[in-house]
Amino acid sequence: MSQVAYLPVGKREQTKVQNRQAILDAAREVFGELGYDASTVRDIIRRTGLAAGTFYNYYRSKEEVFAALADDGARRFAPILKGLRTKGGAFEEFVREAIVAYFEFMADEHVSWVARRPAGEAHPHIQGETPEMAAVFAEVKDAIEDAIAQGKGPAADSEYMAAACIGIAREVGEKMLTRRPIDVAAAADFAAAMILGGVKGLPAGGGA
Amino acid sequence: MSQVAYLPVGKREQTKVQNRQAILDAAREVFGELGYDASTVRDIIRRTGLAAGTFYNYYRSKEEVFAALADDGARRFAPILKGLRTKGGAFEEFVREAIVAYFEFMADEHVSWVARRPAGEAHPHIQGETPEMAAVFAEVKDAIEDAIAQGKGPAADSEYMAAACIGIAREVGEKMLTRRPIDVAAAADFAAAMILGGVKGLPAGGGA
Amino acid sequence: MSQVAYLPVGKREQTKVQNRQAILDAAREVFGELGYDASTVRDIIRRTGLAAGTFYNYYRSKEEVFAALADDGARRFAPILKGLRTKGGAFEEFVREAIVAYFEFMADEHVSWVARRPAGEAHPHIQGETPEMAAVFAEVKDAIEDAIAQGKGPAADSEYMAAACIGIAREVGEKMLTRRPIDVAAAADFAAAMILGGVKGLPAGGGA
Amino acid sequence: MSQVAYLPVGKREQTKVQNRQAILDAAREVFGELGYDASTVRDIIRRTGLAAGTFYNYYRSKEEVFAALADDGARRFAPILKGLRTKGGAFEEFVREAIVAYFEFMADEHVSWVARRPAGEAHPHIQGETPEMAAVFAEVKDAIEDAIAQGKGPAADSEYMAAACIGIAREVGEKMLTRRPIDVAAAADFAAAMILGGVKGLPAGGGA
DNA sequence: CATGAATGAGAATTCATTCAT
DNA sequence: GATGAATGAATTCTCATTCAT
Repeated sequence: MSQVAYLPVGKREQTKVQNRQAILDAAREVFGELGYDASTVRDIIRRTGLAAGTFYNYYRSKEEVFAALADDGARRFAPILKGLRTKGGAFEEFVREAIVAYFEFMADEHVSWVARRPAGEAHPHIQGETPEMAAVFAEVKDAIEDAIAQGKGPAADSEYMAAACIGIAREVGEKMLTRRPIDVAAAADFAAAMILGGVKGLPAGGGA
Repeated sequence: MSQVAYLPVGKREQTKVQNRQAILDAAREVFGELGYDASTVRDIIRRTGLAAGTFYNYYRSKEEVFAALADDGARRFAPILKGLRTKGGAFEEFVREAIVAYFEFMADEHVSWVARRPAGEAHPHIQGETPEMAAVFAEVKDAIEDAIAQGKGPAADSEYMAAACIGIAREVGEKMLTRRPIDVAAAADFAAAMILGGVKGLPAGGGA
Repeated sequence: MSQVAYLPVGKREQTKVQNRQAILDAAREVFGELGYDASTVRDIIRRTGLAAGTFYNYYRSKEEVFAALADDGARRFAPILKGLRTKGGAFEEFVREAIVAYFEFMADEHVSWVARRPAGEAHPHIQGETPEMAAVFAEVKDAIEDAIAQGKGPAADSEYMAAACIGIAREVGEKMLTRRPIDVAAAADFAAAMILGGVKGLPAGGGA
Repeated sequence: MSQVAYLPVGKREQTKVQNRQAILDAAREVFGELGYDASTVRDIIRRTGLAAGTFYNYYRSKEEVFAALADDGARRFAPILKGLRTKGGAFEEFVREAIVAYFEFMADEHVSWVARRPAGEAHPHIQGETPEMAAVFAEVKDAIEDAIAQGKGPAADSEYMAAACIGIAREVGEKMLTRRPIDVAAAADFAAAMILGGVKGLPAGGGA
């Protein structure tokens, strides 16, 4: 009741932050196990230990939680990518580093996500993509499309080029996560080589 | 009473075939608009105009309808791909033709699927992939993985290679469908060039 | 088409009789396995091999089939009991013979009913009482009540006496069926002794 | 705010208890009128006036409600019977008192059950046995079987003897309930006399 | 009459969301 | 702001029954 008003860090605010975080954590787990569509708000709440109604003090729906999770990923990833964008190097470099950044993020996410799960869970049918990954993916996609559109890359159908890069990154990245140990460098090398080789092999001209 | 016995063509059989088809069509639409997960059996039934129970005279679940749809795609596509596999040409040729076949199938499917939809529908959040495409995609994936594993392709990490090919085909294919007119040849040219160039740029050795 | 009109024994009529019987047989089995309440018309039809609609050409409902089955039992049993009733012997004799008759009927029914079932059935949770038994039971009940009411038995509360006899017959009969070999004579001896002893022990007078 | 902590008596707890009871009451009625098998969860809910989903906050199924009802009966009856069992008197006494206890319970149950029902109901096809009675019946059955098996009763086929006692108790008990006024003592006298007389009349020896 | 697909009422159950406490 | 029971619409699925063939 008596509290300096610098920052809201009273017990109330602490619990608020904790609850918000608890919901996010639970949602991440549930989405990971059941997939977004099959997950229900109840699933998330249940794992939280909170009361059903409390959920709605923080988020209005499953969608909103998803967005928050995605935001979180994007927020963490954005600076990294921004550095890359502004560095203004050659296309080769940019692609390689963007992919490394993306793969590293995937690996981190994946590891922490797998690690966080409780041991003796029933049927944790781990699903592929987290909201965070999806968001980061979108960022990378934008970056590549930008780069190509700005002519940093070769003159070909830039939309298709971006699509191809995206496709390679997505599929190789997913495959990478299935291997033990997860070798980000090797996967990134592969993906970058594939992209750069592929781009070189394109006929000049064209473009959307 | 006098009737050639080619096929059962009584009125009963006719409506049966029609109903089965109506369900498949409705399902295709609903899956397309809502996505598989969000679709319900009710949605499908509603669109057919049939009674609720009738659905279950034909399919036991949403899953079964999906499978039927996918089967349909696979059945139509399989012979094409088989021809390619048995022709035994060079890797370049195989890749290009497989992609052409896949893109052509996508275009066909997509056109008929978009065309069939009624004009003034509410909320047609058209989703990307149809069950048919998914099935065909799986076929192509197998084919490419086979080809690479059999050494028809260059000696690199064949799993990653397949993943990369798949990624390119998927993303470029999707992009292709968004353009008017849909230009299969151009998209296939692009994807094939990208793949073949990319493969050439790979460091020899490696492999899963 | 050309047929002497003596008795309807054309093919049509034969099938009619056969179908009717098939339905009864199927119903007996289904009631036996699932119990009357849990049984559905569909279950009966399915076992019959007939078409769904055909059922309704013979019976209007599950209830009606049950009644038919019960009728069947009663019809077979009635003459036996009638003989007993008209023989006009002492109460002791009547009780004993009625019980023997009832137990024999139970044993017969039970045996044929158990025997008729196909070998490798899934989950045949055989239930206790068949419609036939129920009907026969009702007959015996009437007979005993009659006998007591007519003063053939001792002067006590005849309703309670009948109830007690019925109770003994029912429970001991059921128990009898669970033993191997089924020993009708022993069970009937027991039940009769119990009833007659019990009746003798009753205070005279009373009566509903 | 100032409140003794005996029991949770907030308004929430109160309605919870009320609802739980309302469901049990409704179920008792419905089971009574329709019989257990024919009763549906919907029937029960409808009669409570609660929302459909609310039922599932309390019980997971019709079976669970039945069990709760039966438990209730057994819980109330168990101490009575226990006293009898441990008293260790003669067989005669035991039988008589067990039957009295059982009949009293039946009468109580029946009265309260009939009394509770609203006046102008549609189709109240009152069925015979309540879950409570069924449970109590099972208890008595165990007790009698025990007593006989322990040789407290005469040396005859104890299984058949138990069966016969059970039969008498069940049928006479049911009959008792149909009379006005319900005369427990008379019915119990009758049943006990019948049993004890019957037992005396049995040939010694035998036994399952 | 036999057939068997169509019908649609109704049963069980789940779930997002509200709201009194 | 937390709680958690109540709500009732929505979903899946079954079944008795009808009726065109």
